[in-house]
Amino acid sequence: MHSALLEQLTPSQRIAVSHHEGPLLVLAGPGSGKTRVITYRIAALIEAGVRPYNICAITFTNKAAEEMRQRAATLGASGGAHISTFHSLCVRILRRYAAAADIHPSFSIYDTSDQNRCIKRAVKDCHLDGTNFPPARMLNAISTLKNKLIDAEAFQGRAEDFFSRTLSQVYTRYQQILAERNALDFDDLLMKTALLVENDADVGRELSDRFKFLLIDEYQDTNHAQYRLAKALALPHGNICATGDPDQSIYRWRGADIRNIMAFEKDWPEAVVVKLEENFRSTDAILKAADTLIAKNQNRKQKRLVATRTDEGKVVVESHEGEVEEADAVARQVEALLDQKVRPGQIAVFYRVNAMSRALEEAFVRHKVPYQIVRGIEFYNRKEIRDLLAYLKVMANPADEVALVRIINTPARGIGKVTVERAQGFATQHGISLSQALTRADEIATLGKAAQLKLKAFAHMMDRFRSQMEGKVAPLAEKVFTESGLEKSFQGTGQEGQDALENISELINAAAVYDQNAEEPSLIDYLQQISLFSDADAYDASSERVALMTLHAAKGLEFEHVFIIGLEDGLLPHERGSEDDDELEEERRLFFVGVTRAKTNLYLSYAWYRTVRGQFLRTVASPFLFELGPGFMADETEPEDEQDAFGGFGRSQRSTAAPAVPVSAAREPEFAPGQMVRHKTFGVGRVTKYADMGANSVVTVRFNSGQTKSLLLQYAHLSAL
DNA sequence: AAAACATACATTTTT
DNA sequence: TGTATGTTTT
Repeated sequence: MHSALLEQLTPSQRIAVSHHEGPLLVLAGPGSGKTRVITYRIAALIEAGVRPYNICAITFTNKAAEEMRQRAATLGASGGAHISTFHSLCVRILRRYAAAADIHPSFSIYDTSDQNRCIKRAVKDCHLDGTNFPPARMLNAISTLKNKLIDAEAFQGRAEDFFSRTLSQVYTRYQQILAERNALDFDDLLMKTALLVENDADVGRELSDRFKFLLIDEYQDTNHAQYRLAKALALPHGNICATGDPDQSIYRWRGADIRNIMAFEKDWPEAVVVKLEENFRSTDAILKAADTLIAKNQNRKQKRLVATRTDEGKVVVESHEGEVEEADAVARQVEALLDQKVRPGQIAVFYRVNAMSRALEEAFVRHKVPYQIVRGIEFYNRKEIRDLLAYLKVMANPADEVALVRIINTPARGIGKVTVERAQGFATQHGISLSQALTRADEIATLGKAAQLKLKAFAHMMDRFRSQMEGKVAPLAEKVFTESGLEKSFQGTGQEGQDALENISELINAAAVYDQNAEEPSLIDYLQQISLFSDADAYDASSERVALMTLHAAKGLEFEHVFIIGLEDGLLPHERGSEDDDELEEERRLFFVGVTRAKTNLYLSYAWYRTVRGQFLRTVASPFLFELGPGFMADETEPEDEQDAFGGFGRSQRSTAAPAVPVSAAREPEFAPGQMVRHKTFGVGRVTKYADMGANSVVTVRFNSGQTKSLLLQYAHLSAL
């Protein structure tokens, strides 16, 4: 490593960069220059004589991978090193070793909605009632099993109680369905790869030889399957470098196991551990608040955040009447910043749920502030995009029945539900795929001549497309769009059709970019890559627009000015993520991640009322606001004249809540519809109905949690707000 | 078979 | 609130 480069580093960073052989754990706080350390490490390894070909760096998003490739290139460490996400790495391995993994390399990758169709089918095939065995829950359970590398076969052996045995049946059938369709879901990618590397000695050795140096970023968010895969790959040589921050683990809900990073030193006893506690990103005010906040987590390793910046910054908390006012205030503040010559690309707004972007978007349009909503997968969920992609998917993988059923009558070509079902019946009967059944449509005795002809015509069209699928993707997509009749179906349908056409041309443009960048563009590779696209991948740092994104998508980014909106109890922390302490701590970490993205100023806000799913609800300020340290919530009062006992902020705090008015003592029914009440377990809610029946009065309350309950007044112990 | 309509439903974060 | 499915009409 050039000494000039090394001199830019702190002593700890230098240790992390120059430690070459053997396990290394980098515990890096936010803003500690972790990314720089990783890229320098790659450069240092190459300079020490390691072939780039033998280096494998794993990042959390494709975007991060792309960025790391570029950064490494500027250090002269260009080309050769494999830099990608876990999922992309798995796709590559599975395609390369498809035979050993017992799959076909053209496999489709099924997303959540594809999975849903398959699990529903599986539940049905097992003659189970969808209400007792909700597809979503089954899918969730299967996902958990896959994360633990328990495949359907293994689970069959250990399913003992009734639920497990049923689940086992569904799991087995679900896997059959996927196999018939030559499809893998996200969890399969990890599980199959991990099991392959662990159990197939030849493949394991080959891959360990290939990837002699393993670097894994965001290790705190690895799940068990990723952990096992990484371990299996690194076991022969022990050259594993993991970097991460337990305080930034925010994916527990999808299987991330914080213990992976906590126990790294046990897994690799000879590991060198480097802590990066200095923060080069944020002003002291922001760091103090972040530090105070995260200290409230019980289950954590003590770590300090040491500020190196000495200039002024601020953390402000504001409250607003409703979400419209809140969004407006954000837009106005942004305008003020832009007037001070802050560049829009240096500003970001974070929120807990995607639905909150709407009010912001409207405000930004009103104020004519340039913005980007960082939401990548939404684009791929649009109907027209899914339709066109389904054509391409069927071409790449004719067994993909989910895609096939989607397009067989899109645009309408007179092939109805019954016809499809009969064709499916024929396929099952003859043990062939639906695609194959279509080419033999004239043999389907249950169908009339007209239906047979329509199916044949469709099959012919797909065959024709398939014969042209080699080479570049963009021209192919364009051709299919026109010749399938999709294009025509959108013409003359007004604004909606116009939007659809625009989206399609955006897709084709993106495909052209793929064609240009890929070494060897192919339809299969293209489809597999876009399946792994994430929200965060859509962030365009060079676009000079204010970035609007969820807190999850904000991971790994930094901005001079950060706004976090909707700091309300039930939203942040989210009610579905604060049932137990572990979940609440994760919500706190999520907030921590958001706070520590800010370099100079941090603007936090909440609204007194918020419309959630069409319901106008009274809110309660987030408890997290009180955990930032004293001073932030001092002189907050509700902006509007509020005559009830809900005046000051201090009193809305749970622990010091205003004394409740016992309901039983009230002579007059004081629970007219519209009244806000508090329930001991359900929290704050609004009365929607009141049936006055003396002692047996029933009050119906729609709680902020979204659930509506009818409660017997005398037992409910409601207090008026 | 397809469109129009109605009703139930769930409702975070995402690879 | 919106989606996603089911029902009725054309």
